[in-house]
Amino acid sequence: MDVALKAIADPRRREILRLVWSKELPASDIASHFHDVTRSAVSQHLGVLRNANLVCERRDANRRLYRANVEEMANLRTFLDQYWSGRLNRLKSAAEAAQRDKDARNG
Amino acid sequence: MDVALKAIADPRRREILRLVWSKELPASDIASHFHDVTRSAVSQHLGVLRNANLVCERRDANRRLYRANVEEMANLRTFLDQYWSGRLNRLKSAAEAAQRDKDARNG
DNA sequence: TGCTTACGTAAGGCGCAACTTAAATACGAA
DNA sequence: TTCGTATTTAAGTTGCGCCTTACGTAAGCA
Repeated sequence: MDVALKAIADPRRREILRLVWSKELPASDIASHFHDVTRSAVSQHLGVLRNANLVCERRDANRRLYRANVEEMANLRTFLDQYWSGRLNRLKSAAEAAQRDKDARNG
Repeated sequence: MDVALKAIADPRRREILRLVWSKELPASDIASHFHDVTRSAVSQHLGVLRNANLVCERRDANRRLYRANVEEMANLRTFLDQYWSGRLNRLKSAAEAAQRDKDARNG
């Protein structure tokens, strides 16, 4: 999950995700959308997104077609929703507060 | 918004946010929660979070009390929800597709 | 005034992440 | 096979982020 968060922390990668959100695109089309960076750089960004499971890759002859993995994006959203304010978090906070109190008494 | 995303991309800062989510804490308490890093490092993380408007700071004599800015966190969540699948995005995508088609015809 | 506590800030080290160019790989076509 | 296209991968540079140590600042107290 950390990998996914670091992936979307980069504006270039967010733009790529937006490009392939609703339609499949070959790497060349994605790359040609950025005029200030080489194809190689875009390819490496795609590698990061692929590694974070945020995009799917499909081969078509010469080309590689990319598409956003909407399901994984949804997982990321629910994680963000629940990390801070979910039930698990409240339990964990209480446990850690107790641990800190204990440490403070014994330290 | 980019600042906020980069801020929560770091696991240490996410942990800090979780610590001050439901209760106000002085910087020293936050720092003492991390045993593998100095107070200075934690202070710098707090600076990043403050700069991203993800935490509020309140002074009490000697100390500085921190608390998560839940409202800004909610803004971040809605941004994440709408960035990829919102109406603005659909319009922007259509415009860019048209531009690419135009470029393809003229190039 | 001095001392202590609780912080932030400055300066520098170090690793990683993003980029470039150049080379390698994969595929289709001649 | 040879060539051209599409793309990744390798190698190297550079800048930025996280860290530490050292110093500065603000507040309370003797």
